[in-house]
Amino acid sequence: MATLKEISAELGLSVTTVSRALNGFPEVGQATRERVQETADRLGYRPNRIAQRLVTGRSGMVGMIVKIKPDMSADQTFFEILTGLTAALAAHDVDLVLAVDQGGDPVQPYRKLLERGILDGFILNAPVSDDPRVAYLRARNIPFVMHGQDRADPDYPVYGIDNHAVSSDAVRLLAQLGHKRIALINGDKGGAHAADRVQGFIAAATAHGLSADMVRSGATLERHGYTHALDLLAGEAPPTAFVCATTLVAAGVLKAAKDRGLRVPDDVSVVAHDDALPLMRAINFDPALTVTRAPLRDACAPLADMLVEHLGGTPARDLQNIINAELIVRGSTGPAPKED
Amino acid sequence: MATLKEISAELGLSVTTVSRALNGFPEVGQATRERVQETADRLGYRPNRIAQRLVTGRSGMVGMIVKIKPDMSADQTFFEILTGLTAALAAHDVDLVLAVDQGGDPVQPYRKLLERGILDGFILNAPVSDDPRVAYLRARNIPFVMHGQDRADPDYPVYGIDNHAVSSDAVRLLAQLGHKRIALINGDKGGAHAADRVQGFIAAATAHGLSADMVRSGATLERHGYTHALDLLAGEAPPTAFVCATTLVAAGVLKAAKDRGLRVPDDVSVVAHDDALPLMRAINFDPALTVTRAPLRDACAPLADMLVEHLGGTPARDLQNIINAELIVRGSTGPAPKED
DNA sequence: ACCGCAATTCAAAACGTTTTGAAAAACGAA
DNA sequence: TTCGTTTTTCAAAACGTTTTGAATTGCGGT
Repeated sequence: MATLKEISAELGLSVTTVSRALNGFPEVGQATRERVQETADRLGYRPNRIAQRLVTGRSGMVGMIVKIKPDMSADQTFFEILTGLTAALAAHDVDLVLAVDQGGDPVQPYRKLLERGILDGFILNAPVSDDPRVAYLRARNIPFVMHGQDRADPDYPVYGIDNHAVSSDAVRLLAQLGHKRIALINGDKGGAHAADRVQGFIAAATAHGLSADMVRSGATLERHGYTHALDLLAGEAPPTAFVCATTLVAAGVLKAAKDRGLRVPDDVSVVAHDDALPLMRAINFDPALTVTRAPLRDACAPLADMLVEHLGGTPARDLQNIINAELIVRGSTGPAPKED
Repeated sequence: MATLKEISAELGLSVTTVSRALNGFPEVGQATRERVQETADRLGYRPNRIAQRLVTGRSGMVGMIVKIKPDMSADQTFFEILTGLTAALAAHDVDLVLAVDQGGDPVQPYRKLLERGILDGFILNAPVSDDPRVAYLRARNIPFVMHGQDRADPDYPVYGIDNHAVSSDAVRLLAQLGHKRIALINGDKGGAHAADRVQGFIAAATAHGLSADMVRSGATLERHGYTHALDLLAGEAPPTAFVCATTLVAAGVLKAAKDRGLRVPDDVSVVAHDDALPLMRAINFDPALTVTRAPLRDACAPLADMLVEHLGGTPARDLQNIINAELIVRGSTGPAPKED
C-alpha cells in the first residue's frame, strides 16, 4: 500500500513529478523516470483508485443490475454472460459492481448506484420497448452499453442479434420444406427482442403467403411450451411446424407432440432459437434440434470492449453490433406431412 | 449528485455541521438537524462513497470472487447465493464487487481487488482444506466471512452446514432400514465439505458396524453419479444403498439403477444432499428423493448480516453458524432387500 | 557574464468527506 | 452584569491522487 508520497519522500522528489513519471508524461527526465519506476516497483506501488476517482471523476468501475424474481432467482441467461463479462472487463482493468433489481421501479437500482458517485458506466441487458433505464441514463449522459437489441437503429452502443432475422430465417426454412401452418411460441411480450421476433415471423410468413395467426407469448419455460403446443395441436387446423423462443420451450413442444402421438420431424417440425446455454443443449435433444444459434457468451468480449471504447469517448454510432444467428439444420425439421 | 458543500451553502451552515447532522452526532441542535435533513432529502443527497472511503478507510463495498472454468462457466451453486447475497447486502447499504478467478493462483484475484484500495472485506465460498485465500486474508487482517464449513472450529466468521452430520444422518437412516452395504458418491475431493462428508460417512458406518469402503469422489455431475453407480452395482458385493453428494448425482444413480433393472426403493435406496437448487428439485424425482436438505439460499441473509457485523468489529468467534441439514424421508429409501 | 529558451521540477489547489481542536453562542447562577 | 458551563457551530487538516501555474535548472548563443 505504498503511496506517491512515500515514493517521493524516498527519492527526494515532489509528488507531482512521481505522479507524472509513472503516468508517462513527456516532461519528466529519462533518468528520473527510471529511478521512480524502479522504486515504485520495489515498493509495490499501485495507484489508489479511490483517490484517483475523486480527482479525475473516473473510477474504472462499472455497474450491472440483475433483475430478480420475488423468490430471489434470476434468469439463467444473465449469469451466462455475467462471468464472461467480468473476465473480459478485468482484462481492461475495469471492475464490476453488481446490484439487484427487486422489481418495482426499474430505474431505481441504477439511480442508487449512481448516487454513490462510484461508477463510470453500466452494462444493460434485456431491453424492453422504450426502456425507461435507457431514457434515464441518456438524460444524465451516463455511458452504457446494451446487450440485446431494442429497436432497429438505437442511438446507444449495442451488441445483440437480429431477432427479426431469427424468426424470418426459421420461417423461410419451414416454408421451403412445404409447411403451411406454422406456429410461433415466443418469449415474454415485454421484451423488445420478443416484439422483433413476432415482426420477423409475420413478415416472413406474409412473404411466403402464409397466415401468421398462431402466435403465443409467455415466459420461456418448458411448461409454457408444453401447454401452448398442446393447445395449438388440439385446434381444428393444427400447425405442422413450431418456431420456439428457446430450446427450453422446444423441450416442452417436443413433449407435447410426443404425448399426442405425433412424430418429430415426420408429423411436426420444430425450430428453436439457441442461446447455447450449457444446460439445454440443442444437440442432445431427441431428435437433435434445428436451431438459429447465437451463443450468449459470444457477447461478453465485444460488450466489454465497446464499453471501454465508449468510456474513452468513442461515439455510440460507431459501437453498434447487430449480428446474425446461424441457422443450423438438424433432425427436428423435415418436409411438411402430406395433407390427408 | 448533491454534495455537502451545496447543502451547507444553501443553509448558510458549515460543511462540518451538515456532515454531523446527517450522521446523527449528538452535538448538533435539533432544529438545525431537521433543516439539514430536509434539504438533504430535497436535494437527493447521498454521501460520496469514494470520498468517504478516502478519509475513513471504509467504502461500504465488499468483494466476491467467482471461480470459473476455462470455458468461463461457473458452478451453479455460486449464482444461487449471489443474487440473494447482493440483495441482502443492499439492505445494509453495502455494494458488491464481483471478480473472477480464472484458475491459477487462487489468491491473485483477491490481491488484485485489494490493491485497488477499494474494498472493506470479502465473502468467500467453497473453502478447500487449508485454504490459501484464508491464509492470505488473515495475514493482512482483511475482514471476510466464509460460506461453507472448513474445519470443525475455524477462527473466522463462517456460515455453513454440518457436513459431517449430513453423511452420518444419511447413513444412520439407511442402517436403521437394515442396509449393510452403503456407497458414498461424493463431491470433488478438493473441497473441505467433501472431506467432512467422507469422515461423517466413515464415522457413522463404523458406529453401525458397517464397512465404508465404497467411497467415490468426483465432480457433482449426473454422468459422474451414473458411471460410479453402474460400476459399483457391477461389483461382487453391490451396494443396496447410495448416499449422493447432490440431487444431480442422485439423478445419475437412479438412471444407473434403472438401466440395470433395479427398482428404487425396493432393490436400491438412494439418499442425496439437497441444496434446494431450483432446477433439480428432489420432490420431482421418481420416486421423490429422500434428502438431507439445506437450501443454499438460506445462507444469504445470515452471511450479509455477519459480514456487516464483522466489519463493525464483532470478533470472529461470535460469528460462527454451523447449521444442521434437515433429513427429509421420501420415496427413494426403503428397507434393505432380503438377502438371497 | 548575461540573456533567452527549453527542459525539468515543484508547491498548491482540487475532488467530497470525516475529524480535530477551537471558537462562538446560549444559558443559568452568582 | 459577569462568570462558568454547556450547547452548538465552525475553520482547517487529512485521506491519495491529478492538474494548474509558477519556479527552477541547464545550456547554447551572445
